Amino acid sequence: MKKIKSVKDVLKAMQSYPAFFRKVWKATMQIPPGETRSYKWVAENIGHPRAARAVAMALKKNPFAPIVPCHRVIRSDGKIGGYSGFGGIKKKIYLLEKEKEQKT
DNA sequence: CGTATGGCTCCTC
DNA sequence: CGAGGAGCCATAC
Repeated sequence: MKKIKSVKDVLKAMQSYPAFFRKVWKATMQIPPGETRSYKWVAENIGHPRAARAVAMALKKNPFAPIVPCHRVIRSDGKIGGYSGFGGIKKKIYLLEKEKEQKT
């Protein structure tokens, strides 16, 4: 297992992943603070408006948690979707909600 | 190459 | 408006 120390490590790790993944992560990183985007949003941004599920795959494999705010990416329903983690995502969502209210 | 999996989205009832 | 079923896409084995 490799521990991510900085964005540079992320970029290096990206080299071991398909181009599609990198596009997904890049699009996800483009999401501004306090804002949320749907998988479809990312899918369209990378040029695959129908690959929302594939996008989810990339985010799931995403070893760059704080670099690629997968928690900032939600479903069209406005919900997280499922997240396979223990619940740490909830904390992230909480902070996200706070940011949203702050920037009002 | 074919099958299985997944943090989805859309359409129809 | 709410619930359910089918479809689409890419990765990993």
